[in-house]
Amino acid sequence: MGIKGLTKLLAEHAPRAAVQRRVEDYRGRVIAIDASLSIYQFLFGDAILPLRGMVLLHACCRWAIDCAWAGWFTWEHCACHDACQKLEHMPTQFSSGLFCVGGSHLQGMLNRTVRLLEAGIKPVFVFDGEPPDLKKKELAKRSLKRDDASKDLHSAIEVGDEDSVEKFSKRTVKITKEHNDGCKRLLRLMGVPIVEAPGEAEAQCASLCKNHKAHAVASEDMDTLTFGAPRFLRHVTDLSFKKSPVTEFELPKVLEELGLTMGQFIDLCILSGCDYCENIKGIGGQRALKLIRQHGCIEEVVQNLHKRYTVPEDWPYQEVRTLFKQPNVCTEIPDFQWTSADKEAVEKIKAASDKYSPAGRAKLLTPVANLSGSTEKESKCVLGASGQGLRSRTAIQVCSSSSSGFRYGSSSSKPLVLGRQSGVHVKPPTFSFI
DNA sequence: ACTCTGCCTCAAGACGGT
DNA sequence: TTAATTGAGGCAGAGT
DNA sequence: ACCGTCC
Repeated sequence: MGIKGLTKLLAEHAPRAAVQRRVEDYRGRVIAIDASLSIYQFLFGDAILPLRGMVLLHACCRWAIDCAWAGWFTWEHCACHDACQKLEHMPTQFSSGLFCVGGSHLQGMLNRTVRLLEAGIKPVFVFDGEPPDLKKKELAKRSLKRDDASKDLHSAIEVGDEDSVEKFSKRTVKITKEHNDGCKRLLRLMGVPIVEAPGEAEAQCASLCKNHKAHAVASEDMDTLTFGAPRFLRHVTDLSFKKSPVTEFELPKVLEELGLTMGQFIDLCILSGCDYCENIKGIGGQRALKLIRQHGCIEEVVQNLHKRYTVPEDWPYQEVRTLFKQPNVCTEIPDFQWTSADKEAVEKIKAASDKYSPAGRAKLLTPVANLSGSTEKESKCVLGASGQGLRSRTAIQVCSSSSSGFRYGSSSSKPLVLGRQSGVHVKPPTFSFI
């Protein structure tokens, strides 16, 4: 849940800390992105849907076939696989008039990454490691909630209530190892560096930014700031012109406007309510800010707390504080490299697409490397064999590191600079349905 | 009256048409 | 040894 | 701004 109500609190009490910017302002910048969060977002495209005409059914099948063909996806990896098993005719059409859609995490990741690269941004995707113990309690609770939704889903399927099926199936979505591995493989093929965080991806992103490995962190999750990311971007995903521009938060400005030190800001976040521990009933963002401003730290706040409020028993706020101040992150990060997309993979994808759409796909996955500031480098992408994802849970692994797999040689294609060059508007290529 | 918290529900892509 | 979201907006009800 | 399609 990030930090409860922090968006609102900042909007009210630190309005000048947020600046609206255009996407072009980040041309050539390294931006760290929480991959798990992105995948989650995309996965909501996976669902069990009422059959609404053969066209859509066709499209979904084709997408899945393409992915399967590239070795990235099987029906077992569909987000709603559990529910699908209750239905008879996997994978396409079901007797009840429902069908299952899968693979949107790959579609989404490809699409978004390409658009980031087109905008001249150098993305680094950061994957979650093991969550801290303090968070596990909270996660268990959420798991229960999802079980409830799962029950509702099954009963909706039996009854045949199609609208409910669609609704509930979206609520039972969860990320699996296969989703993560598929995305990692895709990113490697695209020549985009990835980082496996030892702990929370948000914390690792913040660390990259602090250590000048990244210019900013792009996320929707406000606790990126609590982890100390100096520069934090929201709405980076909405790259189209019409939608809301990028909102940039600078941590020093936030602190200045709130009139707090970083330590006090962390205490404010803990009091407001975070993922790692309970908060004091009756205290939300507004009161928390007043109290911290008045007393300076949680210890003093608790000392002078009105009788009406009760502090939770065994309240581990000090541990949480440490978690935010010294999170489990890796600081030994090699320099990132953005390389050309894997030539052979691009050919495969093209070929798969051409089967269905001979024209108009030629530009697909134009080599994406060599944005400003980076020199031409050999492609070191590794296409791992199925099931041979990154092993280590604690070590950071970046881009070219890998276990065994098919290693492709250097890409001979000249890297292209993408995006609008010299003011000429280039129509972006079509990337949907690879 | 006004403010604030707490609990609920929902939606979550992208693009091109009107 | 497997999975682990989130924020926003509406509304009720308690507190000031 | 909403709605339908993923050609």
